[in-house]
Amino acid sequence: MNPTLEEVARLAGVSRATVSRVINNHPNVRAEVREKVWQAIRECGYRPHAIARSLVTRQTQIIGMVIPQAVTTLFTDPFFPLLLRGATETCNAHKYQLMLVLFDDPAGESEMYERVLRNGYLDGVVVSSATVDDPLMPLMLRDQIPFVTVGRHPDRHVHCVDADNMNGARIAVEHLIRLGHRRIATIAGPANMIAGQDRLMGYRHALAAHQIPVDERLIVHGDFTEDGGMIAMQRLLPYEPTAVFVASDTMAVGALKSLRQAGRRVPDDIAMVGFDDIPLASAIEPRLTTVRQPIERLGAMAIELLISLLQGTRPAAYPAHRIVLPAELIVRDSCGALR
Amino acid sequence: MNPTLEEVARLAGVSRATVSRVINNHPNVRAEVREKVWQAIRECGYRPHAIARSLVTRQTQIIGMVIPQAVTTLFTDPFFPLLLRGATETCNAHKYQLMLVLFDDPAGESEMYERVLRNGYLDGVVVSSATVDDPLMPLMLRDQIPFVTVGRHPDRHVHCVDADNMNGARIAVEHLIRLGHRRIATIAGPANMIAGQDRLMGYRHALAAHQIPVDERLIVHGDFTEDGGMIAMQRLLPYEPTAVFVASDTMAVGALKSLRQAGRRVPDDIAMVGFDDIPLASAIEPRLTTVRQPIERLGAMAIELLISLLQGTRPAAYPAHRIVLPAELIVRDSCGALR
DNA sequence: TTGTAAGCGTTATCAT
DNA sequence: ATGATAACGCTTACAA
Repeated sequence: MNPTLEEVARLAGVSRATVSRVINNHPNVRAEVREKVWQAIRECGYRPHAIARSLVTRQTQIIGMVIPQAVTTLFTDPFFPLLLRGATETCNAHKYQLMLVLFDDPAGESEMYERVLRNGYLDGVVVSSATVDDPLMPLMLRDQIPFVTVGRHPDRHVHCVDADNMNGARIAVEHLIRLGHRRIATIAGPANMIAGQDRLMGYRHALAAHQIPVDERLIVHGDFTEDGGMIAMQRLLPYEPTAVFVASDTMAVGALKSLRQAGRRVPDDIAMVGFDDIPLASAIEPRLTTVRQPIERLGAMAIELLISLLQGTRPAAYPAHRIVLPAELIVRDSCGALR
Repeated sequence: MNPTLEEVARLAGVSRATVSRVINNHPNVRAEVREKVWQAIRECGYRPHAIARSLVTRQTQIIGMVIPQAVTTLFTDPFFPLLLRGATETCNAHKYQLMLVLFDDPAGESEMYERVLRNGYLDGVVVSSATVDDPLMPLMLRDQIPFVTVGRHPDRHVHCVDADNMNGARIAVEHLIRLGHRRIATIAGPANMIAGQDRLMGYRHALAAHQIPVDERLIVHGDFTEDGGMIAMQRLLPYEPTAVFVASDTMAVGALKSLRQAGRRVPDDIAMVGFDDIPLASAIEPRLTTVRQPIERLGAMAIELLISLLQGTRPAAYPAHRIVLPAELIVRDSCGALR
């Protein structure tokens, strides 16, 4: 059995309350007594019991990292690990802990919600990669669970941090325009994911800004997987684009395969720009020009925002806080700019 | 304020104890009363407060996933996310939660240990990718924190699950031998990582089994990074191996670059086999023959073992439990077998 | 089968 | 500045 406050108190010849004050750095303790107590603490190897403490303070210093669709795709690209790294580093800095909440099974989501998110163990929650229609957000709003989403959310009550997907996409497409392309296709993301919508909007904005009419046949939706990219590219080929903006590198890899099968060379016959800058992007042939989002910083900012909300540092504003971090174009071989 | 047992009791017209019994499925409650209580629970939306419960049961249903050196390398290859997926899935199945404990800073390790691992929040711990000399293990043994390591550990008190690194490496090297190679070099892992040691041992065993004398100049240590692989390969080239077994795919990618610079073709001039089967392995040119370890199952098994230890399902054996999962050779282009 | 009451290890509100 | 003492919400003997 671990020693308790009571035992430290006995050892130091003071009351439990005094020991508690020493532990929590309350000012009203005589220096002499304080030292005596610390001595006793060291002597018996006392450690405060976080559970007992939490029961009375109603705080656990634990933040949940919720990832609703813990699907395969998430685990092959580096989004997830990088986000986690940014998040944990920030947690460490603030002496918070991170609890991982992955929903493998959408059916079990409500059970999980009740059991994990509403059980008092979490001070707050960061939700990542949720779809627009994810049922989690309304529930958390209803139950007043403090949370921040990674990836913006349409509900104006929802605090969020996000990469500037729209401008990232716009920059990518404008890069292609600047290289002389006019028939620019896009393989967009799923329509129910905001990131997909935003990148598509960036594509449209870029064309509009340069008075290039949008040919809807040049817009095909993929599902952010490699296979999805392959299929989408095949559907695009008949319309003979000279360039294509692919809304994720993983899909771009698939698209590249389709093009190779069709005997089209990249970037000579068709130029390509991806999105995400996964490690593969710089390893494949041709090296992929792409848009990099500051994933690690997104994780860090989400935690930072949540903690400031929890501690009341930041007012719980309405409309909610929305932090947008810039995305950056990484020029490599697939766009043809380096020739 | 969330409703408590007391309120449910009042609503149902029974005592707090009876409500508790209903919640915990104790048999000795009249069916009629049980129904009445459930009704009250639904009515007021009661949820048990996990913290309060933990304070008395001394169990939190939380498992810590500790990764001591959360270095960059860990976040680029898929080991970490796959391990996490296996672990969380198993946790979900057993209604446990996973808390992520990443040590970015080795100096803060002891503070972290005291604050996080010894504060009562964790029922047990899974430690992954620790080095042989990691100070964590002795501490946890001393404090009797139940734990399982991913990757075997020399201390016979330590429960662990591991891929069969030695046999995986042996199979890889024997594959090269079978293809006719005799001058087989190896780029080994760091000497303080057991996985590195084991893979090197597998290399030696394979040569020994085929009466091929070991040329120590053909053994070079890398640090599991791409740059490390590049440098190691450069040092190996003067000794003119006809094949090389690289103890990690990431290093293999680096080695491949060195070979390309030196004008050697793979597999024609020199055959190569890697280890890990990262996604890049099948995407680069030439596609890498490699050894795949069942990472996701390792994560799952670690949790499974830990939980069985926690629940006393499995006796806390001495020597400790050691689970070894087989590794598998994935034959692609870099070894030359498919020509 | 059900209720009463004593904790679990803290923090926090009072007195002193 | 320090010490009793009452919560916090739950489980669990022990009694009835």
